[in-house]
Amino acid sequence: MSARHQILEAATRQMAARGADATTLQAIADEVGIRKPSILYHFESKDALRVAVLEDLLARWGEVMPRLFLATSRDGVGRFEAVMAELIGFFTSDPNRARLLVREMMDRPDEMRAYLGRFVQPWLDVVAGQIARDRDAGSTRAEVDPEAYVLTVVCMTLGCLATLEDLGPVLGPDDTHDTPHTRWAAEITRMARVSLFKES
Amino acid sequence: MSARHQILEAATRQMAARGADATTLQAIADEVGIRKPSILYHFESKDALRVAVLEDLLARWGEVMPRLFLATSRDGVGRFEAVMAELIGFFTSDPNRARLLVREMMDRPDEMRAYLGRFVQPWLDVVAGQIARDRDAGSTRAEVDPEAYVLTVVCMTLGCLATLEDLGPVLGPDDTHDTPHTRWAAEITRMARVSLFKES
DNA sequence: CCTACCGATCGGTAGG
DNA sequence: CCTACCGATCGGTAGG
Repeated sequence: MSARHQILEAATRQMAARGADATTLQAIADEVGIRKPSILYHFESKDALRVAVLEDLLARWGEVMPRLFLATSRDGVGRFEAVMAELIGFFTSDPNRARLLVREMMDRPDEMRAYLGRFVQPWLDVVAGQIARDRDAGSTRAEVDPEAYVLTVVCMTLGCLATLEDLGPVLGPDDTHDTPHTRWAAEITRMARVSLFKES
Repeated sequence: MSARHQILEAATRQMAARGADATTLQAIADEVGIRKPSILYHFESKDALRVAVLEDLLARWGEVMPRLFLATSRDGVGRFEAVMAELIGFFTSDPNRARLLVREMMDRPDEMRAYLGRFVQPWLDVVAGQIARDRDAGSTRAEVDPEAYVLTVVCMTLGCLATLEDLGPVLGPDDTHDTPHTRWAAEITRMARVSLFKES
């Protein structure tokens, strides 16, 4: 594995865990097993490294989006379940992803707004547009605010996976689910589903 | 206003905005109009100041909880609306509150777990217990996982208000609501309500 | 990719 | 509540 890639991986983990500002080049160098200035041979500056980490994450999100579009061919409920599974799967496959995005949204809102405009806005428009059509056709609830709904669901997923990760033990014992993770996923999906569709 | 209080107020605002670790004593001193070492006359250390900020916030949450208990005297839907209004009101009355809590949950999960156990767990148990009774009595949905539901709703509220604050402009134009704030609040409340109660 | 080093800034202390 | 100052650590540079 290339040194550049090792640096990127270590930086991703540490920046997600402690935040980009609190992550030091020294700590990344220690993890990779090189000296601090060597990082700046691969990346122009610490900020350039942070941007690389962020764009790497958003690029993977860009890979997932096409799969979400494909799901458009199914019926309403099937499409919903596919999109939700994809959304939750993306963030549970690496818990650091949610934390990193939440941190960056709070630390650099202007920069993140620009990124979200490029990577998330198009997808948001498609999904919200579909919901609006379904709503006008009568298959989803009339009171739904499509844009606010989609953003709330994304935000709910992000927020829960970023913080409730370490908050799982607060939950009482549970027999039905294997991990706190699947228990959250089940409840989030249920809430999103029920609040979108009319009662069958 | 006492100097101590001025320091606490400035620290709260800055720690919520940039995070406790990224907030410097110098910046707080500048805002208050004193010299940096003078802060350490009022607070033993930077960490003691951070703890004071956090406990101040949680104490205010402790003031709100009794009002939530009082709401228990109403019927199901009335009680729900009262609790949701209180929850959202608490965090929208000062947007920094949500950001501060989310940051601390990510930065110091162990410490926050202890605080949540003291301040939020009792309230969680009461609300989840009431939902479980309502569910067994047939007035709320059978599929609801009371504990996961309550935590998800709190987390959804926190996450949305902490990050979507700066994300409001991503939403398209809207005629019904005055501010993006009320639009989020309306959609969050709707999702929480619909996913809890059976269809009337 | 390394050693050696820089100015800036951090939280905190001494002493008044 | 101040001035003066400390050791540690930060991101980054020079030069090889």
